[in-house]
Amino acid sequence: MCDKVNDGLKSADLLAWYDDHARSLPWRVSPADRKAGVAPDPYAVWLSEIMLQQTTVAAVKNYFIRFMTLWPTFEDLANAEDERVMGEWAGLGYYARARNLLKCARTLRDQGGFPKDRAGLETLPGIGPYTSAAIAAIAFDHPETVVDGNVERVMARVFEITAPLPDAKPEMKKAAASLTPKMRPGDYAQAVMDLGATICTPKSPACGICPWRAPCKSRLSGLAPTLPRKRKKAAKPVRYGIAYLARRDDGAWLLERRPDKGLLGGMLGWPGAEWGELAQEAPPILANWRDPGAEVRHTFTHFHLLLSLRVADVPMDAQPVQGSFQVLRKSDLPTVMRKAFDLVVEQGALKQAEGVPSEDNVVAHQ
DNA sequence: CAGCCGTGGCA
DNA sequence: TTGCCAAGGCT
Repeated sequence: MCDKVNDGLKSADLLAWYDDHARSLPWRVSPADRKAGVAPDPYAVWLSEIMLQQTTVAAVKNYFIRFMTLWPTFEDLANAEDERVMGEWAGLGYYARARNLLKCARTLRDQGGFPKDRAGLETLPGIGPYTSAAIAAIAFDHPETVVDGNVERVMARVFEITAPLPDAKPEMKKAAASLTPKMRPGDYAQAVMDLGATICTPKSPACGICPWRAPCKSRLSGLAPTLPRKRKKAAKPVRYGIAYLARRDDGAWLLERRPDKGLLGGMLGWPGAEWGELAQEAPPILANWRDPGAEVRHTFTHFHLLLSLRVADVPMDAQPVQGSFQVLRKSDLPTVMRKAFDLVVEQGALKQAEGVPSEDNVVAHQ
């Protein structure tokens, strides 16, 4: 048997479970198809893995399908315009991923395709230890050990690793490596993650139907739902800011392209001063600014934002100090900026004496 | 290397 | 309402 045995934990048991319970996902080759010789598309594997970084399957699905439709190959993506790709990524978050995605696609174009091993993959922008192992395993069926949040949780439980993260990372990685099989490593990598996502879930693990219930140490001890342990995170501070929404008489909006580095890097946004402990007035154009009253509440990774709004209708000859006028596609905006737009429309804070314009007049939907 | 970097769903 | 969490990487 090629199967590794480790305290009764057998990859074959997990693979057997995966054969019957694998989730059907747009980027996945089913275990049956894989056995029939169907090879995954490395481009689809790579794109999905980048999108799935710190992001749920539910959130990714439609973005993945949209990207594959617009840009079916990495060459197509490499030849796309930056603004177009950033706009399609809008709403998915962690925008550095989109910038690195483009950078990586253009490197692939210049190099003529994907490196065929993990080390080569990890040299590419946006591809780190997890993603390089995932692509090598899933796309090329290399016996690399994939370690993500799911795997850490499963390992912490089956081996009852009680040391807190991130201290326990090396131990969990070692545990994961001890289980990685030489047969079907691609299916195995996806099987552990499916187990973590559907059975060995963070809050109420369904231990009763787990293929590894018998050898799982923390199921016996009852500690499973409490693992893995994690160090406490710092409380999020509150930052304040003001967003300025100016609508020109021809329907164009005053927007700015944010710098590549930092928060919402490379994305479109409403002009204004940087957010901080105090909200700073910084009108981007001379106008009769009005306060619609409502505020945007939004939480980022490491702070809460309270965003006040200013709205103005401006004439065609107005000259902005910051940003430029352009036709707005709401779908190009990151979520916090969409919230500001939605509030302004809801408040009816714009001219149009007879009420709010219908969205179709101001927004070109995708 | 610890801080930075989005968003939505859920208890 | 609040905090936690999701197929992490970069600096």
